[in-house]
Amino acid sequence: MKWDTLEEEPCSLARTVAVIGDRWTLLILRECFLRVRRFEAFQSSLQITRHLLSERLKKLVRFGILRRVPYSEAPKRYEYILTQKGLDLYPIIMAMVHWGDAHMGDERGRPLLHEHKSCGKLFDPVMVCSECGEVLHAKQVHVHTGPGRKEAAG
Amino acid sequence: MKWDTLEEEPCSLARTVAVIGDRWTLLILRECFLRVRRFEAFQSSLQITRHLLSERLKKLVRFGILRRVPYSEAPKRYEYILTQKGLDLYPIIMAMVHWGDAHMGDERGRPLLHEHKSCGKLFDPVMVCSECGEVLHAKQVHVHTGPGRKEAAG
DNA sequence: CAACTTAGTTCCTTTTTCAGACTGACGCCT
DNA sequence: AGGCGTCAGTCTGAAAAAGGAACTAAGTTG
Repeated sequence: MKWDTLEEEPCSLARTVAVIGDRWTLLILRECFLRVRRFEAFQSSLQITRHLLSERLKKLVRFGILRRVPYSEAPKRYEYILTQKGLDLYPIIMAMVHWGDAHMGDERGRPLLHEHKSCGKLFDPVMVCSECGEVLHAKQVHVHTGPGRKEAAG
Repeated sequence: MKWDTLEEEPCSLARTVAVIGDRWTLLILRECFLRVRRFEAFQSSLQITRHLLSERLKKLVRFGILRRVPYSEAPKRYEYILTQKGLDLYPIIMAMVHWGDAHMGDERGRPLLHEHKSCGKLFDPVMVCSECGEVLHAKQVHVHTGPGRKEAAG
């Protein structure tokens, strides 16, 4: 398996992994959802090398997850804003945060708490079936080969 | 930021990323959820180098996501089975698959279709609020500093 | 006994990442 | 006008990780 063709694999997970499947990208996205937008802000809060940050931001822009928007003309300066495609990554990020809360916590409790503005309560994200609304469990799901893959290779 | 201390960061996303935040690990987990259990099976379906596969499996066992279970005594052979902690990664994997379906698809349609055994229908995973059951959107969530972090650093 | 299977390990090359200095365009102060 | 600071990067050489392929080990099959 080659990393540069991963996004063409007949597997939606592989395609997603091709875009956001590395440590820095996921941490950069965390910052995006915490409303960080500028190069220096990402760099100082993540302590990522400037080189890698530059690379990763370019990649996220290339894939349409971030938009590079000028916020100053005089010295040309840009900030990075989540597109709708980027905002749609929210369930992934929240699922990861939730798993970390549940399984990687320490005695001090959660680092962050999430409040749902609609209902005003602190919540956990729950994944449900779009059809019946029940909570999803791996064992309750059966996988079928879809049209995007000729052969059933798993 | 150092990778070997990432799991101690006061951030649940960083802790999760420390465990599953690389390409191979995510692809290995995909195979696990497709009921792949054995070294050779992972290796041949992923085309990962044996060295890396060995490393990643050890790491997943170390973090309690997989269990290494003997399935043959005579030549000692082991298979790798998801623990409950591992099964709990399902929402992350499904969220990634769903995003790939929605945003990285091609003209041929989805590679895989998922059927919910409980209701018998093909479904998409949806993330909802544990308290009110509404679909979650990034903009409807307010983040508070929790007890696991002294300072509000984002 | 030779060939095959399974689950790794070892060795060497190539690619990525890291840490930090450097660039360039401007803005502000005196 | 000169010097300092800010922002958004680029460049460079060293260190770490990944890739590729052969090798080991224990047992099974023909």
